Amino acid sequence: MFQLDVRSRKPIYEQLVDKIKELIINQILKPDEQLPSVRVLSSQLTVNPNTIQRAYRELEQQGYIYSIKGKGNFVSKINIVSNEQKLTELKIDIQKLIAEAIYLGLTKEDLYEIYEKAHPNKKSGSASFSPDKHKTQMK
Amino acid sequence: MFQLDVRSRKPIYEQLVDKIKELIINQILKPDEQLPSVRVLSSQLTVNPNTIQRAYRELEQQGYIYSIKGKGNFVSKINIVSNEQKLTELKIDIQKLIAEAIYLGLTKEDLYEIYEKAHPNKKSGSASFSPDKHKTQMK
Amino acid sequence: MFQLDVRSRKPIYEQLVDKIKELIINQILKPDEQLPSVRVLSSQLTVNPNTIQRAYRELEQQGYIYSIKGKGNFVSKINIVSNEQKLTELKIDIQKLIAEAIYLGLTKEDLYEIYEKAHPNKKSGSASFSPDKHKTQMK
Amino acid sequence: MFQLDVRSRKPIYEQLVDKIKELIINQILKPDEQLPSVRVLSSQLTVNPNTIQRAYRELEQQGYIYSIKGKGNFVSKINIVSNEQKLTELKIDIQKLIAEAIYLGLTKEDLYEIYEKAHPNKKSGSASFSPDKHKTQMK
DNA sequence: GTGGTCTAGACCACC
DNA sequence: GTGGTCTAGACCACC
Repeated sequence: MFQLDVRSRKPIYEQLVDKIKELIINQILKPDEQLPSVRVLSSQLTVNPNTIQRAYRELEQQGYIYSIKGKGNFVSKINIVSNEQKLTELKIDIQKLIAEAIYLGLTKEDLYEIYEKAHPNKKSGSASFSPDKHKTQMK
Repeated sequence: MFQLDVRSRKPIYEQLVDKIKELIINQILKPDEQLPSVRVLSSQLTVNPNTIQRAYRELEQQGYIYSIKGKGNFVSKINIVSNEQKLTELKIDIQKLIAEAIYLGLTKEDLYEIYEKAHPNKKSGSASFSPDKHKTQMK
Repeated sequence: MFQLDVRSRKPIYEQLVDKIKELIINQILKPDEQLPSVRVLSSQLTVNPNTIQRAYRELEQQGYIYSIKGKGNFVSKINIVSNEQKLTELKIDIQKLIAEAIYLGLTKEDLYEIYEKAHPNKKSGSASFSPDKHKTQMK
Repeated sequence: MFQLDVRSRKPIYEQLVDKIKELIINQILKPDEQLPSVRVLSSQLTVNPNTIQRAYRELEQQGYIYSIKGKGNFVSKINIVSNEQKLTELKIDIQKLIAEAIYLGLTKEDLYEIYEKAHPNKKSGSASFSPDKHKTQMK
């Protein structure tokens, strides 16, 4: 389970969105895997259910998860639709940050290093909702 | 002159900070160059002077500009002091974005291209306080 | 509750920052303790809410308090991050004042005495948001 | 000659006051020694004469210098009058700063070290209006 | 209810 | 003229 920082300037629902997005991107959460229910996650994180709800709604709008009434929320397969547009936007954001970082001394080597570290599955798989679950699935 | 998006979730003062920071980073605004006065920019952008004031204060606290009472606001020379810490934070942000972009299809070549474009003075000098003036002077 | 000097050269928001910082430093305000809300303090001190807001923002930027949107402002645990730099600056200021004081007759013994008095909790707990309350609770 | 920082938040006249005060305190400027005339200092520092004037007026009010019409401005002998009161005020300021520094990690040893460095004449006599003058007086 | 942003407009300090 | 502070009051986001 992941950490939330109640003191952060970033609203809790947004922190949740980012964390879950990260888990999906790093393929710790696999396509069609079920997310914890709003109630469960709410009590696990001691966060208002409305806040979880809002995070899930946001993730759905962004295409990272889909919701089936009465069943739950699930990780989307890669969403091909708006991919291109999103990537284009991301590239712009990345360029801005890199420009600022160059101004502050970033080198090409630094960037290469960052790129290497940014690859999924090479990370120490720190965050996960329920590592035990995986064992269960192996039965 | 640059555009502000009044409807954006991002506060106006923050948009201003980002835009001006960009102009400084891309060296369109040179060190010791004077920024438009609070009042002038305020009426140019039809934004309350207090909001401009706040943006300038923020930029000063971040070390991008300095203010002389009774004279005006000016672009700082690069601020070496707390650069390192800032750069470290930036690197983390960049890594996150790159990870997300890789998920959406970013290649190493894309990143190289972005890095090249991120260099100052190679950009299409889009934003400026008074672009027309420069053109006029070239006649 | 503390006094503000409206006639002072020192801006009200800065007086507020200094006073609250003092309360935190002397541990009259404890870590994670909630500060009075912007509106409450505003009406208590008959000062505009914006001015209180600004003081709180300043304290947050300096790392003395943290703010949770929709909940309130709270005293930070000690901020280890940029402590060192701040301390270095402080030392310079202290040295200047001591030099001036030596000129006016300050002795080593005086300084020792000051040092002893500067320790938290040994002070006559003068300033507090609600001193009466505490006394009442002791009955 | 000393440095002024036009970029500082501190008004120029105040910087002047502090610098000259420091020279007097450290006895680089001796009692009854004549200060440079407003005009001379004004052109030396490329600062508006009004600003110099204001600094001198301030120093006079604080008792550090005295002015003789038609002759110039001179360093006061130690001003016994308000000494005690000033020292008391200074002690309060020092105590506040020390309290803050303790909060940030200042030790007794640090303070001892600061005290040693604060002694006059042990400093590398950096600032002076006109070191040449002293040589002249030796004739 | 809580913090955060913004406007309109006044007044002060500095140069 | 320039930046800086402050008030009065509105409206939004978060919880």
